[in-house]
Amino acid sequence: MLKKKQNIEHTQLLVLSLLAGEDMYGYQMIVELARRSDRTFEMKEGTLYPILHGLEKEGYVEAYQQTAPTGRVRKYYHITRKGSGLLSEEKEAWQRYCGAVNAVLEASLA
Amino acid sequence: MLKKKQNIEHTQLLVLSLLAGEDMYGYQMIVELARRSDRTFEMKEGTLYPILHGLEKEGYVEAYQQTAPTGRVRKYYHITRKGSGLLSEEKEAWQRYCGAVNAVLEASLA
DNA sequence: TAGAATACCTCGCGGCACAAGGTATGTCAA
DNA sequence: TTGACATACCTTGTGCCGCGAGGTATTCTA
Repeated sequence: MLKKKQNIEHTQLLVLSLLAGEDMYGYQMIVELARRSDRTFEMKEGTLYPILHGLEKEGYVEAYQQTAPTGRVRKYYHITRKGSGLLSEEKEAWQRYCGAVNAVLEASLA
Repeated sequence: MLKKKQNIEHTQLLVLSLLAGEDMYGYQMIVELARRSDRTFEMKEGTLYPILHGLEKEGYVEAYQQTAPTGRVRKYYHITRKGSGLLSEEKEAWQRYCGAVNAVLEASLA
């Protein structure tokens, strides 16, 4: 009856989704995520950076240095083809998950 | 910039939502949850029972014994007024969360 | 010129979902 | 009638995720 694990790791989904739009550096991602989610997601640095390093290690993203007009060096991340594949999977998983929750919520109204 | 914690505890939401429809016992909730979610949620007993005990301890649900026609004794849970309040809050939180994820996903398409 | 903002990083903790195991009763087929 | 399976409840231990907290360094601004 009970078998599969189902982890909620929407953080990866969100990060990959951001990078699907354009290359970004860490700090920017935190700010953008907050903005696009209307302040719902205030991702912590202690959360984001380990995720980025993990994604890079697995080949889902690639990092490169770039100096900003301000003179500061930033570390940009670029999503790879492999990363896009993962994103697709996670999008689908999210939609399924989201739909399932809503189904349960609506069922209890009847 | 970064301040609030945001835990993903949709399990409570799902459990309370089930009980909002009718009183249920643990095993039944697992089966119902799987059915209503089209097998997406196969909640484990090691997850459910501690949650139920916690909800009961905090006064969100009340438990009572009832003997089934089969002769088996079952432990039914009933949602309290306080529990309904919590459910409302969590529903709202879920909608906000869900909307935020979708907003981020859609933003990356542009 | 001090503090805020920018920008990156890591270590350790707490809590959650689960695996795994235990107990017990009812049902049904061989 | 017995053994396997479904029903029904429970707890302990573990792994991992997200975060708190702290660290470093540079640039901007009042």
